[in-house]
Amino acid sequence: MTDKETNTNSKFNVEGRVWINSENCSFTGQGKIELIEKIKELGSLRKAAAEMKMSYRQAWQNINKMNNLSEKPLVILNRGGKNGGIAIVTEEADNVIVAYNKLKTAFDIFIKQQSEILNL
Amino acid sequence: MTDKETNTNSKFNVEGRVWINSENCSFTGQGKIELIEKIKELGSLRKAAAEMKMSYRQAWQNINKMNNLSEKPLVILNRGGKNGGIAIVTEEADNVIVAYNKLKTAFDIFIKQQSEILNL
DNA sequence: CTGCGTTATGTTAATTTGTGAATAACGATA
DNA sequence: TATCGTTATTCACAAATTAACATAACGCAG
Repeated sequence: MTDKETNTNSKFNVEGRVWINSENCSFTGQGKIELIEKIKELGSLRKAAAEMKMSYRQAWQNINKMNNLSEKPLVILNRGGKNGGIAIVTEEADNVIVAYNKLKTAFDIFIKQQSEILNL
Repeated sequence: MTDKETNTNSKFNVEGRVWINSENCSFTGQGKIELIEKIKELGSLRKAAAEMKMSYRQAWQNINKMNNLSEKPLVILNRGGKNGGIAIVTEEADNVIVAYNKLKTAFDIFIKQQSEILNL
């Protein structure tokens, strides 16, 4: 491991983003995955949005978009009822979360490697 | 190579972007690299911007930003003179282009691989 | 049937971002 | 000195994205 091969003290570093597309339309990204995870944790779209400091409207649009792009819905939103309503995360969403997290893990490693070999 | 391992006919695919940062400030990305390459080809910032259908203002700002973030300027802009002015791409810029293109090549491969193993 | 908290949706305001026009500065050349 | 095409910079406007607010719809509980 020589200075010729690595570059950990450079002022430059590599960054990037990854996401999953469905027919040229953004399906998931970091934010949407986190949103679903929060919904699963809290059982409420409104509470999840609040905790992420995201507007309820935007959160709803994100979920709605994903539900429409996927054959099976990822989050089932029911209004009215016992506590005013409930948001249920489906098994399909779990699959998406697993797939995205695998991608994200591999990507983080990729970025780290590329940042180290960056020759600037 | 079975259907369990690959996923080339899925309606989903992986996409992403990478760039090089300098102290939390975007240094280069695809667009800026292309801009520098065009300048090198045409010897003119204005012509390069026009060819990329980018406003001259934006192009100038991009180059100016990169020049300031780098110790040595990437593009030297001289006004006046024989043909009204000239834009010179430095050796430093060549190094940046090489570094970025290496990164981009590796990233394209990464994305292709991840798209193939995507399990959705 | 009333109250409650959530989902659903529209409207408007605010902020950011990009565009285009206009013009000054510049320096070799003729 | 006048010309030329480029770089440099400002200003006003447009477009697009985002934020904020308001309010209707819903269905269970009491």
